[in-house]
Amino acid sequence: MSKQKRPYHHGHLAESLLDAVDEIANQFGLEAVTLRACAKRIGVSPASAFRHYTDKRDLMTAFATRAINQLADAMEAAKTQALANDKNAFFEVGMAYITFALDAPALFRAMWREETIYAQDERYLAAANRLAAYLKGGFAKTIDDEDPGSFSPQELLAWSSVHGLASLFVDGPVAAGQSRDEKRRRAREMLTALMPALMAK
Amino acid sequence: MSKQKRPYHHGHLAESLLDAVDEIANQFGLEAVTLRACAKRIGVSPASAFRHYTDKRDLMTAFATRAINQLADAMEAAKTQALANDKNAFFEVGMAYITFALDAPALFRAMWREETIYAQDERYLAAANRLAAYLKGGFAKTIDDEDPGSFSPQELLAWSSVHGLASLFVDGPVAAGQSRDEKRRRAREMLTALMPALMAK
DNA sequence: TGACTAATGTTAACGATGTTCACATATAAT
DNA sequence: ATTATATGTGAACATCGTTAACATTAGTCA
Repeated sequence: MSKQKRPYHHGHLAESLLDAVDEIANQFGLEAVTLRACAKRIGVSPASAFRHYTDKRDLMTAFATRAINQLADAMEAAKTQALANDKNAFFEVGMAYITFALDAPALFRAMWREETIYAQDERYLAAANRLAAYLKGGFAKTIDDEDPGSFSPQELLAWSSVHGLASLFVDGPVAAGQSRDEKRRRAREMLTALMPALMAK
Repeated sequence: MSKQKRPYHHGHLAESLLDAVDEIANQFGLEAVTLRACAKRIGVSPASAFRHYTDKRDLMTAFATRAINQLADAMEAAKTQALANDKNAFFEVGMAYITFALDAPALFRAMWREETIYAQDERYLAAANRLAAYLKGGFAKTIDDEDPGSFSPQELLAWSSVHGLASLFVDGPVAAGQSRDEKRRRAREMLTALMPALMAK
């Protein structure tokens, strides 16, 4: 029988806590994420979290950072595949963004909860910048980018529409009762409608 | 001196609680909104809220509903004024949307927090529909709307970009350090960049 | 190896929060 | 006037984030 006596020290608590946040958020929603629930899931005492994170907010910041990097990974993969298959890179990157939000709404919410994270955290900002870079890189072939440091109006438009639709799907009343595929279809339509604005001189 | 003995019954508790949420959210952020803090501000016991709202979530739903209606009012005013001055109605309605988010970020957040409100509430949905209608009405002169019941790809694009930029301003890393006027300038630029997509057949 | 130090985890407690229940008081209806 | 209903109160509960004192292990260096 499993007499499995756990060692006093967990070993990877910091990362395991992030996994616990991920699982609880995905299963029961962001509001259900509680330090005590995370600790219990790992089989560790509630107070142990404070050896690795100063705050719950600090933990949520690390979680948001990880989520943004996961989204950025998905976008990077979409871009690579699009370029390999000679498809519109921005289109595919945008779809990856929206699809991520549809498949992991709690993670998507956690990324942008300014009041519950330390939004000026270095690693968080770095992740956000990386995401922004992929977004811009996604349509580097579609619109000409003469200002790589900041966002042109067209780039801001591109990010805003993609982010806005994802937000409206996740937290808004848009396409509320409809299936994932139906929502993705609407997203493709919206992106198609956006193209003329990105092509314009 | 003010011996002001308060009557046992408050009289307008339900609405006063909404005002308290508004004030606390505006001053200290959405996360600071607490039933006890609201009750204290009104000078009433914490338990009294439950005579008017079944839940904190129910209160926040009513608050979100009121906030959406306030935003819709601002949009309606913008549209009316735009039509009177022969300006682009959609442009002005979109700016009203974004400006509202900039001036009352906590209210804007409260509107779209699906996990902390009852998003299927009748009055909430009615307010959201009203807002959507003004958004569509805003550019009724810009794009031709052959399907008034649901959103066309262009209408969805319009809402998404406006909502997305507002969200990125409020909860995202976009234009973080910049002034309100600067942000509104960027918003105007983005809306201008969007126009070709709305004009397209 | 063995002893000291730092890192990591635990237990027990604290104040604050949402919520409930029995009770108090005012308003409305008969 | 009496009664029923609506509205507000006070005390309590479980749960939450957080802290402080203590326990256990890992790392460092004689």
